[in-house]
Amino acid sequence: MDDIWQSLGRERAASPFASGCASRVVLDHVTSKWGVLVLVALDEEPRRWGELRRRIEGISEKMLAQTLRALESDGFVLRESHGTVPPRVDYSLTPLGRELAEVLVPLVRWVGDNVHRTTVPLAASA
Amino acid sequence: MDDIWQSLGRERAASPFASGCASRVVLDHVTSKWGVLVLVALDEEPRRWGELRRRIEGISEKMLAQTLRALESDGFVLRESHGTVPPRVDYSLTPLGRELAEVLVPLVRWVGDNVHRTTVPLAASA
DNA sequence: CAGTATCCGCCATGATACTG
DNA sequence: CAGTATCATGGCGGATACTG
Repeated sequence: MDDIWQSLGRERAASPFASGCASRVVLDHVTSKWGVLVLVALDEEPRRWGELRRRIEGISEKMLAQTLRALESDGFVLRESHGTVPPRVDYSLTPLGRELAEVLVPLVRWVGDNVHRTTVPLAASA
Repeated sequence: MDDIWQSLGRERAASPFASGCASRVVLDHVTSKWGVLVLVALDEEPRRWGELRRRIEGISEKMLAQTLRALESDGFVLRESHGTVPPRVDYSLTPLGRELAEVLVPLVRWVGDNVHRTTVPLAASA
């Protein structure tokens, strides 16, 4: 086998190429349409629900809630609800989430910096 | 505004937080369920159609074709068809694709290495 | 303010069959 | 071998209304 995910003494590493692997689930959450943006937005700074909604243009309430719950369940996002009225809820990255952001942000940044070099039709309009 | 994608002299950078931005399109291709795996598989080494299909467990022919066409159209993947019979087609990363892989592979690798630290139910079975 | 509940369309995805 | 064509489905995702 030539699976670099198994070789080189990385026995603990899970291979996303295997169909049943849990890393695919996490990868799907992390790289989901909105997951990426939520993680990056929270890496910029902790934010409240409404702030997130405004920061991430076009996200619906449903998808924001759904994405936040998935990322919280994975252990990447921390949800802090102050029991006040009116309600106030703060979202931030956990230490694990911050580690993830260290490798995710460079990707998002690279794409942002290099769209104009791709041959996506829309990219020309930059 | 506190948009790090606009500040710090990065005027050419596109912000994926803006709903109409082309970087979202590219980001969606790159972070799509199968897009990630295809790019990483091709970063390991150039591969033929059938090799890709076998490397990426669970991908259907339709999705492989569709994903490859999207990534080729973006300029990340090079398709080389030798006009032989039976047909032989090689896929590889373009220079741009290789640059992308430099930031994408660390992400995939991190997830693979750290699934066991997440709280995904399935992850415990590792 | 910070969500949940509900309805619904549509398209992404997958299975199958077929072809040069 | 390397695809394309076709069809069926389910769930992703959006819009709207409602609540503590």
